[in-house]
Amino acid sequence: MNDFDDSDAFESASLSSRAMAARPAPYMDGLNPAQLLAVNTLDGPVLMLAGAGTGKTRALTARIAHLMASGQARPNEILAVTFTNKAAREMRERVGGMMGQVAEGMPWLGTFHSVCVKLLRRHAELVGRKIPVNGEVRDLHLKSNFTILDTDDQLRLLKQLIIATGIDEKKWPPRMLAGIIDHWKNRAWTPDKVPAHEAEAFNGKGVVLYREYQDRLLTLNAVDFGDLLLHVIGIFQAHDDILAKYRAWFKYILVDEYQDTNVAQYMWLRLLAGGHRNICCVGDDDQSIYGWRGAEVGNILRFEKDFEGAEIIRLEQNYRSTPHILAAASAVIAGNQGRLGKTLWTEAEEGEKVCLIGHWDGDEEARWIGEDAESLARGTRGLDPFSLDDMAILLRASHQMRAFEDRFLTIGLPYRVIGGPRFYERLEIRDAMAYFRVVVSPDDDLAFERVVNTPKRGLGDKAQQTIQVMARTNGVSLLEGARLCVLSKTIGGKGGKALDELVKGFDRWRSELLDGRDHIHLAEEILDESGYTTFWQNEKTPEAPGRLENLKELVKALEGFENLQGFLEHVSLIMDNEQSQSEPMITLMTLHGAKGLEFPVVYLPGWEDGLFPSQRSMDESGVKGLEEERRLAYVGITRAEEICTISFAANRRVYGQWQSALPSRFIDELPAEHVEVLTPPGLYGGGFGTNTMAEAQHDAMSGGVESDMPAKAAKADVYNSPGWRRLQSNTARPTMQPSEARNLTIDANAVSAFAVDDRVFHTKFGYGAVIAIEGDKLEVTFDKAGTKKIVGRFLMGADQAGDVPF
DNA sequence: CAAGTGCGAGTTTTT
DNA sequence: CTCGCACTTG
Repeated sequence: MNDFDDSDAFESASLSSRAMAARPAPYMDGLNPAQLLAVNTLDGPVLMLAGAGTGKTRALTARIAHLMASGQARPNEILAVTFTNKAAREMRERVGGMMGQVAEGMPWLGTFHSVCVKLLRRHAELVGRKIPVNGEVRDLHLKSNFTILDTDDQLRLLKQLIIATGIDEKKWPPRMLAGIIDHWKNRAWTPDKVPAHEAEAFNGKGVVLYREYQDRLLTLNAVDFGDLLLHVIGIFQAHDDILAKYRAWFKYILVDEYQDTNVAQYMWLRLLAGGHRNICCVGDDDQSIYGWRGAEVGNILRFEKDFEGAEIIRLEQNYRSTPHILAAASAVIAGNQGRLGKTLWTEAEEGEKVCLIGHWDGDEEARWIGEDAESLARGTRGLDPFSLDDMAILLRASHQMRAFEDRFLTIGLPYRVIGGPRFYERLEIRDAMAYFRVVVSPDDDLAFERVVNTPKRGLGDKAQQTIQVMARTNGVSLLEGARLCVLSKTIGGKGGKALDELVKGFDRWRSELLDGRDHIHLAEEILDESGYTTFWQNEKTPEAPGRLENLKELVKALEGFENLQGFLEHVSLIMDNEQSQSEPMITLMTLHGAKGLEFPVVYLPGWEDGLFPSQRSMDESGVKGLEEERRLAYVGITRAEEICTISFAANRRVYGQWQSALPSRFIDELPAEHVEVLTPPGLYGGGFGTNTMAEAQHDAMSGGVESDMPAKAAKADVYNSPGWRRLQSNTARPTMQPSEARNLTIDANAVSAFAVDDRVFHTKFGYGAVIAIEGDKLEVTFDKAGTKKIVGRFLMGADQAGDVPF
């Protein structure tokens, strides 16, 4: 290790910091007392408990500014880690805004992973193992130009290993193994540290495969995401001198979203902060929603014990939401045990209460939200118009998006989906990148494997196996193996010719790369000459044009980089891309994706037990799972600045089957005085008969409808809960616009309204005619679905149904 | 080797 | 229902 990032700006930085220190610091302007304390408490461990919307980024950036301006640390002596690139970018920008160019040199501000890559590139040689290869034992080490595998490569690699082990890969899919290994790496367990009771995972072969996988990565000079942390921790633990140097170098450590750290990240931080203990962690235990990914809420709950004498600073003044919204969020999160506890307050004006509305089914819910958003955009309800950009629909699961997309497409409401398949994860992008990878690193077997027969070159399994064998017996890369196959005519005919051309192509591109040819033209050349562009041009599927577009964008993205290597490095770490926006659009995304964002108008649909809270979370993690779901609810509500609308549907199509559901238990936890109930009487029973909505639903929805929902116990729970009773007695207010009311599905009085021969409509069975009435049940002959017995409440008049523009 | 059929599974997601 | 995968057939 020679130098750390040298800071050319050091002299001027120190001068200007002295100049700044003399003046009242502008970055302190407008900070509240708690924030000021967080900014001024520079030394020793600090835990900043920052509730949602309490200006934590502001405090964090001011703290960085202060560290530099007061001369406590140079920009390159501050280690600041975040979880996402977006957060890192934002912090960098904001510090820059406060400090001017002085902040430029903050080389150690980044995600855990990007910081680790930097460290690992410096010390890669220290990662090594003696591995038996072809009978001889080789002492292999990671080289500093290692590649970072993406999930795809990882899975293909694991699959090969699983098959080689002779395990049935159907029963034991690579995905599962990847999950297990990931889980272990999250806990900083190397193969020898996996505890015995877990080692037997994956059909007893878990650890064995883990070790093989690690060895294979080493021979490929590659690492996966988990390794970035794992290897750095290993280096720190094995080399006191190196650790000591970094401890001395990073004078101050800042960590954002501390509640999301996993064990490995936690260990990493403890190692680095172990000397001076100048560590400031910012987080909110109530917003810990990544437990399923290895995050340990325990890290934040334990902070005081881990760092004795830690100063705990609570940021509780909320600058984002109205009191009603805040109260609703606080009431919900209060249901969780073992919180560190915070009391959010605000000076904001009261504003609108949180809206709560129930719907007949998911389509109806989407319809209502679409119309409500449109009316808010027009400026009805006596409010100023909101831009669609200011509105978001936050969902528990991405499959919920479909209903909204369908609906918005029909009514022409512009929307944007955040968090779908990302640009760099798309098939065509990965293929193109694989070509680049082979050109940059001819040893990248995984990349070669990916493109050898893409586009189709007549090189199927058999040919590829031949190449594999050739490569292995000669101890060379696949590319070289392929060359040997061509030269020795082991692969002949059409395939051989194609392979010959491919190998020659790679040679040509590589020599151009080494000649320093302009990388943008080189990239275009690679895509054209390899036939990849032509392949998509000839493809007649509807998505082909879009894929070509994406390839063009990929080439365009290269402009921002010096060379292909730099680009590949960037992409392996930064998988996001910001799409430029044109017209105002409403945003659709998952609750997870919404963390850290805020919107004036927020819709929270799908609050049904089983969906949210998710049944699976509760089944798999019990109370812990439920609490994490509750935090998700908290995150959702606190995204809203002015208007927050929660909704649920009585029926939803799940895997093509209709299922009924109960309102989410979280709805019962909402405080009545801060909630406006828009649900019309009738949707959920007009009172407490023995025949609850859910039961009736089961009767009505005949035809093998199975419910996922918790059975009787949960049902009784909900219906006896105070919250539920309150909702029932709280009659709908008549403030709804006629246009909104029209969309409220069923009419409470519908039951008595029908007579024999009436035309009726049912969401599942369609139109039909009433042929008999027995008590509350009607016999209906449907035009398409035959004769069924249906509880009258679940039918609407055919004329009424036709009234709905659909 | 490529196109077609059948089967099973199906949260949340960043790096 | 709908997608992706694996296996079968030309």
